[in-house]
Amino acid sequence: MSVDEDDAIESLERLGLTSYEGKVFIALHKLGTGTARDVSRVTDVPRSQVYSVTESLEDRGLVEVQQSSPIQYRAVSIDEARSTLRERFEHESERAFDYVETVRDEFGPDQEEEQEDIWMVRGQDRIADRAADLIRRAERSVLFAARSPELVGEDIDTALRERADDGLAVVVFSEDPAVRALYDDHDAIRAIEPATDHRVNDEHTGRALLGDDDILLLSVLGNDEELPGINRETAFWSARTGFAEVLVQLVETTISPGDR
Amino acid sequence: MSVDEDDAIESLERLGLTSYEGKVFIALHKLGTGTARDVSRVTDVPRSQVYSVTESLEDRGLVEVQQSSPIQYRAVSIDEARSTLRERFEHESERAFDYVETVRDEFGPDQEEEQEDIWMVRGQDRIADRAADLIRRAERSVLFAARSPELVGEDIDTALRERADDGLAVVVFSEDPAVRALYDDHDAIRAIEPATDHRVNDEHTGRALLGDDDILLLSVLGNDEELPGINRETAFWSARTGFAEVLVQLVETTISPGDR
DNA sequence: AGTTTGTTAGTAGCGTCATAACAACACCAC
DNA sequence: GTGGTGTTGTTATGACGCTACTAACAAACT
Repeated sequence: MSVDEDDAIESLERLGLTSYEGKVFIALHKLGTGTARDVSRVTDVPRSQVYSVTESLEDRGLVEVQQSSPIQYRAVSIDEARSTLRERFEHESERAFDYVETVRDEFGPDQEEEQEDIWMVRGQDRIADRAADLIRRAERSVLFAARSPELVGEDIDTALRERADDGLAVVVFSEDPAVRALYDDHDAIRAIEPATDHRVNDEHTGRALLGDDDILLLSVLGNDEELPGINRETAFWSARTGFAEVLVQLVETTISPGDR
Repeated sequence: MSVDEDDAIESLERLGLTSYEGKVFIALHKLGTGTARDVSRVTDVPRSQVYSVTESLEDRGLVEVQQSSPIQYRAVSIDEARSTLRERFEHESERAFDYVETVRDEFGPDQEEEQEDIWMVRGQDRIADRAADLIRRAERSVLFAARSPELVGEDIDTALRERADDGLAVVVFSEDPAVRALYDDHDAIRAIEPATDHRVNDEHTGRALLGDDDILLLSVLGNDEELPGINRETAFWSARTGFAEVLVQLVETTISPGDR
């Protein structure tokens, strides 16, 4: 069994199947149709277990059965399987989150109520999501700094362009000409190189976001040497708080966006 | 804990969370932000377990942490949570099904190769999906019979209309005027009432589908009396096989679509 | 007669649930 | 500043349920 097959089985497990169910499903796609014995021959699933495993897959609409002697099984098409699992996923999502919305509305604090808090976020994708969200919440101005184009990403890029189109003052700040070049085509986004005497000599700095005068996110990159190729990024953020106001002022004096 | 909350927790479990994780996630939406103690007070999750449970939720991007004393937690927004879980779902789907496509192409039988087989399908939705798929595979004619509008459904309805628009001969056959009325607005779909002497006096008959002269699906409804309100439907189908040819001829002589 | 099929039973291992213990810390009254 | 009390965060442990895996066997098939 190849590494790819192990990965596929692991993914099917995360989609709600057991290991045996995943193996049987894949085997039936290899076979087209097959008996329990056929399936156990191309997997390490014991023949005696194939019967109940395929019944379970049939219950979930992933396998069809021919009551012949011996019983023949076939997996539904890949598109049908994707669709079936997606429908189940959407159904469970709706059931769960509709309820969560209900309790949030009933018990949760007011939407406008923002606490004097600083929050941690970990992981590059989540930080990008949070940054894009904060960019969208800004009302007057956005300043975004990143040390490389990878740290801009599509979500942030889209959010910056939308806010610029909405009339906000948007500035992108980077030492890297490739980052600045991303915005050559956009009249309303200023892409600025920091003055040399204002650079923070810290290779772990990731991204910085300032919105209005009281929205802020700052991230740092993990130590690449511990896990080469894995740059665990951690950020903190705060919005509409006294902390954010103070920190925005502090950061602004440090990175000083191109007033020269 | 209400039945709704139990359902929501069960759904979150099906989305990959443990029971404790679901309870904590919901609790944090009730609270807005909270400590381990706050969470254990509004759930039955023991306080000592909240720390590792929230760490696990944070790893999955569903909770954010404020390293204060005591530690404060907040759940990400409902939209973020939906999105995060959906992205994970799509990622796992892609990883699994890309591999399945690979092995199907490499090992699976030729697409054109159809075996002399009859297959079982259970459940109303799956039968509807299969019927719609078979309708789409027909090339010259489609005949569809159902005893009530509920047994037509949106997927089948759409498929019938598309095939009629594609130029196939499409006939809908039903004793129920409400079913026939569905197609009053469509010039190319003939909706016909069976002759009285040709009716099958069988209250368990569900749906019948004939495509060309070698595609067939027949379903029966379960016994409503055993589980009131639950009409477990079972169908068999066959396509491009000798079985299908024979069965199509047999059914056609039985239901005889209005040649008189 | 030998092999295969389908069903059932049983055990081991693992992950989750739930309880318990405890050192360290925070808070408060004096 | 100190002592008492409560809280916090961590760690350990056992019970339980589910899945993986093996084994046995009657019936059916070849």
